[in-house]
Amino acid sequence: MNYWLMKSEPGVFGVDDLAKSPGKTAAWWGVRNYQARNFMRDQMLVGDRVFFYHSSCPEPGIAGIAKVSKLAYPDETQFDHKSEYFDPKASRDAPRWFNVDVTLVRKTRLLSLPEMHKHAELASMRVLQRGNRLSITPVEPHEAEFILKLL
DNA sequence: GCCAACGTTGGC
DNA sequence: GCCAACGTTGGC
Repeated sequence: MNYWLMKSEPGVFGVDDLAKSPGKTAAWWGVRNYQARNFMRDQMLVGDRVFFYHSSCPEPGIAGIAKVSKLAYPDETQFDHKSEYFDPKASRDAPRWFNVDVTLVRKTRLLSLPEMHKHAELASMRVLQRGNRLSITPVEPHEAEFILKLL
């Protein structure tokens, strides 16, 4: 089982939105970065644990735990002319963007970004590196276990 | 609103 | 294939 950190803007889709989704499950659509796509398409397995991270908001940090509940499949929004995520270079025969489904395990207290920075055990996490922008990053097992103890 | 970081685009 | 310009992310 792998651990991941996935960023979302709570103003767009936060942990509360996942909690309200049917079956507490939603597609992680809208990823338009190849590295993040490849993690979903090539490495994520059903049962993988996900730290749900709130970004671009007043209090960035981890706000919940989710799990991968469906293997990657084509992101519907790439085919939707009306979507801001529409991609004219993508087709049904040759989809370019993929998403997994995630299911909420539980909401947690907010483990804020400043708090994460205080723990040396988490210092190597990609999300804590200066200039980091990648919206999906792997989390090392020892980091994940440490985070789980804090939540 | 600022700005660092870095991915993408497009001219050559 | 190089690289400058541009756009986006995201913390502060």
